[in-house]
Amino acid sequence: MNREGIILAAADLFESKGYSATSMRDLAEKVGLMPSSLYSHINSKQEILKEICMSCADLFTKGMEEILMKADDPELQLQKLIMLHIETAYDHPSSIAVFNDDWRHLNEKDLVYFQKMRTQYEKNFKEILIQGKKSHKFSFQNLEIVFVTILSSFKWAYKGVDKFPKNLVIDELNHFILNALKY
Amino acid sequence: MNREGIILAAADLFESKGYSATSMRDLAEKVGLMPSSLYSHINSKQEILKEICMSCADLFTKGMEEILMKADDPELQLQKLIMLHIETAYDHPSSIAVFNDDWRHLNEKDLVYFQKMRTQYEKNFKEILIQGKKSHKFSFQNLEIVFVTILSSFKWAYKGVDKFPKNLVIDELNHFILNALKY
DNA sequence: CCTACCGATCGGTAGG
DNA sequence: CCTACCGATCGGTAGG
Repeated sequence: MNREGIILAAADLFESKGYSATSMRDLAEKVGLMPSSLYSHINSKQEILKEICMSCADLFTKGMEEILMKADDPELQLQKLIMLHIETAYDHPSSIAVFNDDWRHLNEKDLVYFQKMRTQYEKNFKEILIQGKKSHKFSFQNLEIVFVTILSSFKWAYKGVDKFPKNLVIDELNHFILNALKY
Repeated sequence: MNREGIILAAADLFESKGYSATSMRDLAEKVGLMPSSLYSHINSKQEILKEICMSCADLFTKGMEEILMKADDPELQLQKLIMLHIETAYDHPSSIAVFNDDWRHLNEKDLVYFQKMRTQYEKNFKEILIQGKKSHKFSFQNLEIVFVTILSSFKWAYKGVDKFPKNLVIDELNHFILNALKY
């Protein structure tokens, strides 16, 4: 058993029981070690949570950077954002579940950094919506409401892994959201 | 301090720290009692969670029944569902937060009942989408995906209480979702 | 509603 | 990676 396997097993447990309700003894049992042996691989329960949340935050941050690098129009950029969210959820469903629901259990220092990354991501996302409105590609009244609605509508995606083909979800969401923003 | 006040205080704490990370000592401090005194009003921590989750489930179930009683067309029914979700979130934001995120910590028996209610609610919701598609009011490919996307898009609403006027949210969501389903 | 207390479980350490 | 163990905290009870 290695560090990577322990963190993946932890993400599985955190997804199904939540961070706080998962004990290090649960995790030890799942990976076939004595509880104390976990600490040869990781320093604390907190550290596992941090690693899961930060690796997801990185994926979104890097995905956003790639999207912003090309000078596409806002419609194509939004399509790429939808793809980013669905593909990330399908590639790492348990980690995304933890990233969605358990980030608030990060310790104070990590929480500040996490929220800084998220704020930057959201700023970039909203800017795309603003550009789409300016160029009359998107229509909406309140930017903040439309933004949180779109983000919220992605959050179930990790649950779809065993139910819906990835491309079907991407197609349906592309149709749904681009239509929602149409004039 | 009465039972009702204790449950509302618990909902507040569960919203901000989660059910598992909230201790009965946290709750006692918040309502100004010794921890053991809570048990004059409630029987267990589980019971509080059950009361919060079930009262929300009731609100949605009863709201759905009222909507189905009138023979409106699917478009108006969907508008009323949007209103039901936003108004319920605005009337009981903490309870809805717990209902959204902590229902999985219900004990086994309550969980079965809870999921039965939810399944029935979802069946009714999906039937409205199906009728809308049949009568060519709504357009979509995959019912399940569009359904979970719409439901998911409501889940942030309780966070909007101190940010957006209720009617603004309802209007924006009506526009967004009805547009998303247009031909 | 309080004082006093219980057994169970928690995250984590010492030492090999 | 294990055995043995720690202090802290958990939900909850007894008795008044």
